Amino acid sequence: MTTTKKPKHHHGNLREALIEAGFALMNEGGIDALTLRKCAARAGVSHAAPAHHFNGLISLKAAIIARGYLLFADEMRAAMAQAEPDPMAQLVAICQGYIAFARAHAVVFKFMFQPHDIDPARINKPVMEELARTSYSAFAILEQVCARFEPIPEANQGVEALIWSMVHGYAMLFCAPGADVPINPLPDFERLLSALNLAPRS
Amino acid sequence: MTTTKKPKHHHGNLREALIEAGFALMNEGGIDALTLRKCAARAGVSHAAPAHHFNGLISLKAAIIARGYLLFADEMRAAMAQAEPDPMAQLVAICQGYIAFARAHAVVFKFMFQPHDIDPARINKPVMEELARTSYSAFAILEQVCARFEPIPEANQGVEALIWSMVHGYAMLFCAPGADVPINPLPDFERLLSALNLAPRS
DNA sequence: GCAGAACGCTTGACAGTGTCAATATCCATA
DNA sequence: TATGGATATTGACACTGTCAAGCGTTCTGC
Repeated sequence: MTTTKKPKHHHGNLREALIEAGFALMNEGGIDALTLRKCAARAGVSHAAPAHHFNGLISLKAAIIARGYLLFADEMRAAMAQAEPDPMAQLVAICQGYIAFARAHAVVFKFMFQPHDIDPARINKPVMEELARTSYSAFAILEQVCARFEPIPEANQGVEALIWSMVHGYAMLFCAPGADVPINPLPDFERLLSALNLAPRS
Repeated sequence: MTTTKKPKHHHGNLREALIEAGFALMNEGGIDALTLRKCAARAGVSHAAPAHHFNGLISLKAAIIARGYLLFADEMRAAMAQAEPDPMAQLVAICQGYIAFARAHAVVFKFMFQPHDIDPARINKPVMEELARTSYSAFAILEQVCARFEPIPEANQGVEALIWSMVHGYAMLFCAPGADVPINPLPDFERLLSALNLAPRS
């Protein structure tokens, strides 16, 4: 925070501060804890200040989701960088990154895949574009690794859909804190993956 | 509605009417459209009436989720009843039921698997019990069918986790209206299932 | 038949929410 | 230095969940 000099007008980087505050609020207190007024208070501005950066709460939510996709992609890339370069190791790595993100930011993670009443027409264009860009960027990581495997014969080039469904379902169902999973013991995701008999492309 | 005789006090079945109203409101206008006051209005009672049936909004939400699990199980059972009795056909059937429910009640479906700040201590005990009962009942259907397959060698008895992850992820990612899926064409779930090479138990 | 308790619902109030309009302040540029 | 645009504040409004108090209905025991 650079509010050392002037404690009055002009926060300096309010937009960023609001996203960060909203992200934190959500992960701390659940979805309903995200409030424009609380974000504003946490950033040290008045309750109506956010309106100059996001046209409505829904717009701030969209920006938070975009931020989520950014961290999401980071997590997957970081896991890839530490893994062996062969296709299977890379695939396992991004799935572990996927799951790690779900565990670390469970509330935001689930919120990202909610049916938000996000009407593109009612949201700041920059926010909407950032959302489209970051979400696709995250998906592209998955897509890239899946392309290194032979397509599934029965469903041509269905590897992405298969892997994505599996890892997403696993993360959603079993990696949210407080989810009392009725399956015990829960197998590691890597073991489930091995049931697929995926073949690296020649 | 049985309000033909007495248009005044005593709704008769307000609890049920509130759940139904909430369910409808949610599916029509998204999650934020669910409001205690709107539910009350739709049921034709005053704004504070719901408090006598649910101790707080969160309790009504829990009841709606429980109702969701009920319909969810119904959908799966209905699909099973129409399918051949062999394990694979039954498995395909429940997955189709799973996906059909997700399509029909997308908002409620996703809400069911959200991290709700449902503190069991703050919710009516009957509601909490109904929630536990209905959710397990839905899972049991899946469990039963999965038990008819040979366990996955690498992850002992991981069939449930595998199937559940896959179908849940598929439903979440690809079956919500308005989800612009980056995978095109999207393979049928049945085809993805065939990539698993599951073996019916001998 | 009929008091009185138990239940179901209403009314009224309160703090908290998102959003808008009007105003004040800062900053850059001319 | 003056002008204007971006940024933030104040105040107001309707709407929300929740609570307390009270009223109307229905049921129970006698």
